[in-house]
Amino acid sequence: MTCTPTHLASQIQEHGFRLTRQRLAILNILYDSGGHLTPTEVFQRLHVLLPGVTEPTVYRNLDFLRQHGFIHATSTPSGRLEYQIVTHSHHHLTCKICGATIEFEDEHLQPLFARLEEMTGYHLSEHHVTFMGFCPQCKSKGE
Amino acid sequence: MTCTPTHLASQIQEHGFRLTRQRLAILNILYDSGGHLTPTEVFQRLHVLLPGVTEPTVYRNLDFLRQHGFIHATSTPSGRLEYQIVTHSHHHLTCKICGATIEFEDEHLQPLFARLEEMTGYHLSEHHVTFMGFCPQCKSKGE
DNA sequence: GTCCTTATTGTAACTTGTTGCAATAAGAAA
DNA sequence: TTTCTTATTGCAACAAGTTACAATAAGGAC
Repeated sequence: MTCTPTHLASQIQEHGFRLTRQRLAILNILYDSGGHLTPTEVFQRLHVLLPGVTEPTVYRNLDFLRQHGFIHATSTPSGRLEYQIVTHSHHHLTCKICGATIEFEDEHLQPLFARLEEMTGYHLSEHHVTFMGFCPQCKSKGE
Repeated sequence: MTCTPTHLASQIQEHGFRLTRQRLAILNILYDSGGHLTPTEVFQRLHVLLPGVTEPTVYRNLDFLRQHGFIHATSTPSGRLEYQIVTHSHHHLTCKICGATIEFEDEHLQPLFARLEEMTGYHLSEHHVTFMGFCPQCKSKGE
């Protein structure tokens, strides 16, 4: 999957969607951040670039970009969504006691995907995955 | 994991937490529904049983019960959370075109859990998993 | 039963996210 | 370029979810 805003912009147009200033700015913001952003964070940065832009536009575009696979959404432990440019995807595992979070690559889920596709006949295109537990340090203390 | 409201109520007290009317009513509502409920749905039903109850109490209790493992939360494709009594857990795989949803048992994720625990040293206690893709019928049509 | 501690609740104000609809502007066609 | 179509936007009102803090009530001690 390609990941520069320019390339994504071309793809959006090739798919017959319109490339608006708002949409392009959101792609640039996500790309420049280099990580996860909440809709509110995107809105705050977008508001600097394009002062007239409103929240619904941010939410609608994030959802649009996600639905069509141009960006990824990951769900936080509290159930909120964070968005990022699709580069190489990763997931989080958070300690419920000390909050220590480690990341693991998407590719570790590949065997699971293959198995699910085989079982169900579906072709998988999106997934939201969050894990929580106890890190080695806190594990001994129990809950 | 046990799953009747009465048993869960005992567990809550054994852990040193207080068993309030609100908390017990929420457990009963989730149990009676037999499936997933959104916080709003819980609130609407709770409002009938205990007219004075407010939204923050619902959200706080659902989060409390989830954090301590008395109930499960599953994240919907749109990023919202739905709650259910812990019986045997399952997950969803939804077609992005026709919306057809199939369920698969939690146990299919067990090999993944084992692997993650081995890799990371963490003990896993919670996970939120949602998959989307294209069902066999829609798959041929492409996206 | 009464008293005490404090976890839990309700209230009010707030933030975040959504929806309907008219106005706008992107992209195609002439 | 100008015109046309309609996807996308901004606006306004609303729905969902959160937070701070004082009031309440659960559960233990007596």
